[in-house]
Amino acid sequence: MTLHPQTGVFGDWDGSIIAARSLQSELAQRVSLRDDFPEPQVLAGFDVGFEEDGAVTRAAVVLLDATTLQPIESHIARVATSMPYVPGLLSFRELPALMAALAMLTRTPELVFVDGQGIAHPRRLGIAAHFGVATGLPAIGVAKKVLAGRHDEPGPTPGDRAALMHRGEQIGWALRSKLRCNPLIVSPGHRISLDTAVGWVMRTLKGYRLPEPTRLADRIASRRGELATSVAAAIDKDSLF
DNA sequence: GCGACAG
DNA sequence: ATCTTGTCGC
Repeated sequence: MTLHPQTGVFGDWDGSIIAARSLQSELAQRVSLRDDFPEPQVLAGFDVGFEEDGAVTRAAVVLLDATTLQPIESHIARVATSMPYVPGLLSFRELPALMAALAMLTRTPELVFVDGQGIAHPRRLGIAAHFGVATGLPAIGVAKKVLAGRHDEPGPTPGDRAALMHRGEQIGWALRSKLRCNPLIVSPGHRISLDTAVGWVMRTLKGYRLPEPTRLADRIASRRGELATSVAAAIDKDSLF
């Protein structure tokens, strides 16, 4: 079994869930929950999907203006899938594609949103936290379901939230982002605090359940990439959004 | 032991 | 995640 030292991703996984879990615990120690990033100029949203019956992992990334939330550019990366889906080990399966998508950007975002958990994970290393540690970028995890922990039902009004608790500590927030919609599970990925993370999700909502970074990445990802990819798609973005 | 289990 | 139309409720 080989391991990529910088990202903590297995080059070829030997199927050892035990080894993967202990590696997560080690990487989790590098996660910072301190707010230490400048006022963002550009944000990025990432989403992962699969093609060819799971043989190909597809990552979509959208770069957007932090003030207007308008998309600037988008890309889709495809890599061969190297691991099966195992609850709790999601990042090892999806990280390679996320890294490939990040490499396609023409500029680096100051804050990234990833579809999935940040520290709201059994060992505090959901995909947003793993991605944050692997890239060093400030990251927020926005998931549609709970993986670890429990929470009370948040109030019905957008903005209402309830703490997500696990083993005596708060690991995230169940946030009502839209009326009559199930709450989002928001947790810090890296270099951001619990409160600042929800604050950014609130600040990037545009009337939909998902915040713009994640919502736009979801959109181009579900188009199966027929239209999008590379800079050409970014220039032609009016036909996409 | 039983149930839960991001995407 | 993915296969997929209509349909119920705001």
